[in-house]
Amino acid sequence: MNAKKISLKDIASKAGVSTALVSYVLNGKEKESRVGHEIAKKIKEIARELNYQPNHLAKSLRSGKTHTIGLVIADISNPFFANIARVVEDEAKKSGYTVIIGSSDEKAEKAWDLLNVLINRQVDGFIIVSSEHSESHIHYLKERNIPFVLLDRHFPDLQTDFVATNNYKASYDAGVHLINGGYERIGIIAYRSDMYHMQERVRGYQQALKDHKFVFKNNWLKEVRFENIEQEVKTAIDEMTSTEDKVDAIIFATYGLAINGLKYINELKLRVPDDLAIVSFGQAEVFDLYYCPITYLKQPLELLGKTSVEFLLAKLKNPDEGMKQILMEAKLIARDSSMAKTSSPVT
Amino acid sequence: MNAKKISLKDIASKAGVSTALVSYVLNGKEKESRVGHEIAKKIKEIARELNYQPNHLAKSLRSGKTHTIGLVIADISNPFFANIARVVEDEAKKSGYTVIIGSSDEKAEKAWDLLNVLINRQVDGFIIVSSEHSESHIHYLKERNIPFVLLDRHFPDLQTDFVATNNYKASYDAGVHLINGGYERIGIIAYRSDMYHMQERVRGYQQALKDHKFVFKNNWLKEVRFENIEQEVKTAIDEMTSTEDKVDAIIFATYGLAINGLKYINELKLRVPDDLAIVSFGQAEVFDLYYCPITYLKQPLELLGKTSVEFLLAKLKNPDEGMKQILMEAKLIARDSSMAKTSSPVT
DNA sequence: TTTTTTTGTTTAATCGATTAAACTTATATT
DNA sequence: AATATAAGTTTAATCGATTAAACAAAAAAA
Repeated sequence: MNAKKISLKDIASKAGVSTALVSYVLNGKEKESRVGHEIAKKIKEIARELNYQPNHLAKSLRSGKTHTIGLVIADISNPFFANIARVVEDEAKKSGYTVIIGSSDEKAEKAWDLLNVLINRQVDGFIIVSSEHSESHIHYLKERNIPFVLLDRHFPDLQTDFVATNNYKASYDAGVHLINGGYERIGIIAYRSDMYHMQERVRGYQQALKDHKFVFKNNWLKEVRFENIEQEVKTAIDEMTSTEDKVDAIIFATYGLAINGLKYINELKLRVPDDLAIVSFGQAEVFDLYYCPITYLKQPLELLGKTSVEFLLAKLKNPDEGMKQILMEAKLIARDSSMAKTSSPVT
Repeated sequence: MNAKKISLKDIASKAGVSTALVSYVLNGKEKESRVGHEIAKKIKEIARELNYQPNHLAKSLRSGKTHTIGLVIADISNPFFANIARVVEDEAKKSGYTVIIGSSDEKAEKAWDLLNVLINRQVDGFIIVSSEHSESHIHYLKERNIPFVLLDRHFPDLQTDFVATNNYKASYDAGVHLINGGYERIGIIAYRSDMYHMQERVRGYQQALKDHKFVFKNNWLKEVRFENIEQEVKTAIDEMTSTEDKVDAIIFATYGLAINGLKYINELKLRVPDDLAIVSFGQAEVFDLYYCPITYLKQPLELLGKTSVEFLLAKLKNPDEGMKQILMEAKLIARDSSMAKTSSPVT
């Protein structure tokens, strides 16, 4: 009944040879180790017959390689990360790697715990979506010589491999797109964060205004705290839409901000895009299905995920591999939520 | 620079004792093994000093326990599964377990591959969202005595632990809700599948009609193939809305079906709920943000996930634990998409 | 025929942690 | 003083696979 695990030893004794031979044969080293032709065949047969499955733990203990990579993200229940995770999983599997995913909730402390759990589990390397204040983690990994690739976010002052989006450019494009559509009082809602990717999103937006001779008003930039997103997004929108400078367009710097913002905009019965035009980072079904489909900045998820795996595996194969950094372009997908004002010139 | 791994042996030699003592002390067995008080203290100190982290592989190889569980789902990029995964991850972590997630894409073959990869990685047990035609997997796990719990879906003819939703009841509720709202020609779009959970969703709907003396028309039940969902949902809706029996309400049996359906309904410029009322299984931001918020059957995600982990861990602790099966209730969240017809009695 | 080379196979150490059993001392009992 | 018990520590086997090194037997070269 209880078909227990088959080990090399079982095969060896059944074939009447030592475990060494079995190991050689089953690892395709019969040539180098000149195993007898007959006996090799027999071993293979028995292995198949008993449905032998090698014990990864033993293999890993010996080799020091687990063929496992740790993927640290903010939250697997966020569609952006869920999609990335899926790509990473598939890509890793192609090379025989298994992925262990952990959610940090954007908290450095959780991320640190995760990192340590996974290090103890002997993952071969990491793909990390960093959270704020986690520079020390990076230093630690470097010191310990643990291979890793930063994904989606990076620290400009740290020398690391990374695969990310050109957020400055994306945000700049969003700004220009709205300006070209005739919008004149464009605001942005971002997270209050020191993270570079967030700063870049704000900077791109501001540069777009500046390049088009728009005077940026402080009231147009709202930075909300992740921990209190729902309330603060509401306040932000209230403030942006109530003064005499009230905005006619908002850029949401993340998917989560957009969801909260749109809900509140619905509550306020503001019409998109007539009362308020919208452009958002992220991508999800909800942007398609909103009554007025939402213009968004589509990040190359697939490519981001694939490339990060590729970089990491290259590094695992050859630890002396040079540093690799890539910024990819997001694509602005124009929809009705940022439709050009009819009274304005369109480009 | 390259701070290499600290092992028991390193501590032992630094303390001038054997590894046995170190192991005893670090596992809190100094009492049973009557380790000297002095030496115990010294060992602990050195361990802390060197920041000793035990090697999980070695531990696992010896103990046969990896403290890892495999979570097999259809697709991590589907929000339903992503949310479940998050709950499972958090719950498992509380007990020191790590989760490895794999996506099967509803394909038995992929699920089988996954299962085997994870078995080779020596996971202690599985939480599985089954796909069609995977009964044999269940038999295999039982034969091999590998602990597992089925989540969200189960096979009524197989004796297994499971944690799932009462789909019959949920669907019945949806039907009754629409009937009470005055809808008279209610259709359902489901997957063409032998899976019990899907059958139950159809059955509940049909029973609701029957109990209210509605005559069920074949044209009101559409079963589409997962592989060709986009096209077939369109066809289904076309057929349901074009004949003389055309439906005035549709129940979508899954989130994915609803997304595709709503997109097409938008294309057709059908108004919800005036032209077509909607109730859907699943839950996601998009249901809130649709111009007419969608009535949905809210499954107790949190509880499903938690309970499945609980069941599995109980079984891991005590393999002779009796079989556990739970059906949980989904809750119908009524929104505008199924608003009662004004000309009809409301309940 | 003797020596060398080739071919085929086994032995044993290793990865790192655990733990039953063996082994010393020291202390208690008779 | 002789013996039993307790206290403290080490030895060595084990988990399963890998692989360098040792070994034995057969074939080739001298």
